[in-house]
Amino acid sequence: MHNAFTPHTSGDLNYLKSLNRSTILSTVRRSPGLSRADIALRTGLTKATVGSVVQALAERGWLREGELHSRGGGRPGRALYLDGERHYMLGAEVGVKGLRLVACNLLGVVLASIHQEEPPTDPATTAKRLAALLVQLRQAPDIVERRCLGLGVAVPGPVSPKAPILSLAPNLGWVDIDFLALLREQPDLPDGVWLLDNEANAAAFGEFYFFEGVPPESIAYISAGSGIGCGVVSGEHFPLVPRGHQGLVGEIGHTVIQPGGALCHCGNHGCAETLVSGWALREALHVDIDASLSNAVQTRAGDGEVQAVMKRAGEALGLLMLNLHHTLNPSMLILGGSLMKLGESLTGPALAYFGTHQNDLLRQSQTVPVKVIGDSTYVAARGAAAQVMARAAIEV
Amino acid sequence: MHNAFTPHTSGDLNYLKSLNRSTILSTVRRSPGLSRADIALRTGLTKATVGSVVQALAERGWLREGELHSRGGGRPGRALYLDGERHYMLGAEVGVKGLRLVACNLLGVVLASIHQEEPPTDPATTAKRLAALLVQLRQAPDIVERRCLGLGVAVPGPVSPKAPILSLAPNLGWVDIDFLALLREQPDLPDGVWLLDNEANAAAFGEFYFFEGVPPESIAYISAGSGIGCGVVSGEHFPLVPRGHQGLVGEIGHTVIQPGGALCHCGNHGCAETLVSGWALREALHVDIDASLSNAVQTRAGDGEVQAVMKRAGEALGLLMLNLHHTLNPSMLILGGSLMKLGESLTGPALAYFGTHQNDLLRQSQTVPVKVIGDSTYVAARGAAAQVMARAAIEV
DNA sequence: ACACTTAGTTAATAGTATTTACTAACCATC
DNA sequence: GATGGTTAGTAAATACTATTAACTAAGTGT
Repeated sequence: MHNAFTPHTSGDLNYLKSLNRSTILSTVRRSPGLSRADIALRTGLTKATVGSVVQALAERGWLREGELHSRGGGRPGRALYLDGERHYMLGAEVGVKGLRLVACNLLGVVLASIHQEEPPTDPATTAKRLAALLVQLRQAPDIVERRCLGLGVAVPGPVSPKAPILSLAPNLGWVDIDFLALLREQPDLPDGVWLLDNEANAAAFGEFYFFEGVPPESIAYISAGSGIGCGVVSGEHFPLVPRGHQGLVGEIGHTVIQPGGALCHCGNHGCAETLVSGWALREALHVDIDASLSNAVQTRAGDGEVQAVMKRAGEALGLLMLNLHHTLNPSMLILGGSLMKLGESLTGPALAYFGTHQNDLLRQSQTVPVKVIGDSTYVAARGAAAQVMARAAIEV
Repeated sequence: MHNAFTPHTSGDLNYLKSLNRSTILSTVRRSPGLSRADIALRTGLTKATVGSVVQALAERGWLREGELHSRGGGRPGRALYLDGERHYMLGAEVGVKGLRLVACNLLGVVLASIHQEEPPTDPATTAKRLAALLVQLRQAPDIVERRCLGLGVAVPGPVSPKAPILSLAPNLGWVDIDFLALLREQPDLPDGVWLLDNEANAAAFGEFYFFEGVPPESIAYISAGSGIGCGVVSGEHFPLVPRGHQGLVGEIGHTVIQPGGALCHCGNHGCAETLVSGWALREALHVDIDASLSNAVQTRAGDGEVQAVMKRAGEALGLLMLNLHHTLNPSMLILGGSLMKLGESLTGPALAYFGTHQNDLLRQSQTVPVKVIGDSTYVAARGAAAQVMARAAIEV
């Protein structure tokens, strides 16, 4: 199984143990600083169970004790935190424009990263390049003495839910690539969990798993770059990413939102990607394929044509957000991807459209919060690392 | 919890037992006639565990033994089936046009049903009507001596995922109704599990749970009636229905597929419901609100205007199916709801549009199968009953 | 009649979380 | 500064789970 977490269907005692261990771990992840007693209260487990599990997790370097609580009353509890010192996870993104790698700790803090701006060529060569960068990354001083939990790789296309295989990467021209197998042929690579996932799914998972602040119930992460995809995550203790029958969940770039509209490279007319995506904007703005889109937009900011194109693209994005709201209904939307570098000119119309249209159905005053990530360079790579952690946590 | 099945987050030994019991039950449901040894092989449980669980389930009237296998080799196994004789579940649909009730057994066979074509008025009166019909239904000869597992109610609008409350039923003018509470005030009602769910979700659950033939991996059930909604189900042993933050998952009738199109009652322009829904078709064809839509379409079948309207509506439905494919990616689509009575004139263009557009993305030869349910009178009610069974199975 | 094979049950075993009783530690008050 | 009250955490005994290993049951083929 390459999923971050696939619930077992039938259970032995081992499964029960691992379930409770993961539950306790995720409780601390989502609410750092709880005491054993707090955890027992929240999870419904007994103090005794929590105590023994916490002890085991502390010995293995997953949890550490912190300061004493001071709530008055009786004996103060001992705060518990994820231990950020003894492990790390590797995450990599094979992007259309280059490779991105991170190593991060259990708290989601990036300990080291590498960003190489050079488009992938063929799968085998790319695997070789990636392997070399991984070796380099693992030599960073703060990493060498830690234990590696595994490696997650994010790729720009749908991954089969049956096996960790990249079905299609339209912008790379790759079809049915077993990228992890290619990677495994390389020397000096880490042990542990190895996972492959779609870039938007990985990003969504990471943003959900390492969310700072009150954790949302579920999120949809819209990745707007060369193409446009979307990842969905929900689940308190075991965040699940729906993938669907062929791994096409969240391929919203190819939902038709303008019947009879422009021809998409997928063969249909009026796909969302014909309105809001890297290649659609380049075409509409006559920007060269290698030139920086955001530079072009900024230098021609006063240009009426540019403003019109951006408004149209932004509203298409807002419409996608609205349709997502009525289809997957996440409790939070996150916008990421390289297109977010275009800033207000894109997000302005998108948020305006979404804001003015979203609440007509239920007539509730509450709005779905939207978070925009300006620089999402390492978001997918870190998300892949997060998936490794989630998977490793059920084994420990 | 009003969900059919909410996985526990932390587990005691009771939970483990119930998990294995449900797993075994669902294995027999999906593959009737397996032996204990077959089940052990499929689930990974040991023969001893399967044996003891099967014994308990047989004593309680959930499983029954059947014929001996004849596979040659050693001692033949004893076929196991769900026991259709000792229990029943009640399911009811509060529809825009009337009330529908079923009682069915563990195999999904409808033992008795009542269909009352009279639109609901206010919630309290409707609850009273429904309660009376339930009493009547339970007096059917094949039902009185059985044990009732509970009651599921399907309603025409989103249900809050937090509590069993109908948030909004636009076609009834109901807002935030605790229908089960109103029902509970009535006399002579059954004990057991009580559930409330959206009509499309209930229908989807039932079609998945009681699927005849090789069970699909996941399905989306599109309910096209006065409005247009959709339910999604996946999960081998514990079918899950995603509901989302506000219960809006599958509200595809309000996805915008024609920007700047006709005004929808939700306030937006170009929602799918403005193209394909009962009220949109009535309006386009100048059919009276109470008259039969299918009669009108059939009598004017040669009419060019009618054909054009139906083609446009059908293609909008096909487009919705396509967008669903790229958003939720179910392994099977099921079309139901009262609009299916319009037959080929609607489904023809829909299937044609979906068929010619669906495979361009992955370029795989496999197509997503589509099943059309012509008469879906009791589909939602039976689905609500199925949810009761799924819920009761984890308690037994 | 016999060996062979597979199905299913039984009793002993290992492992899980819980229960119950305990110790630890802090606070307020006398 | 000792004492009682309160909450946190641990330890040992207990109840319950699924597994293991050995068994019986019931067919087929020679």
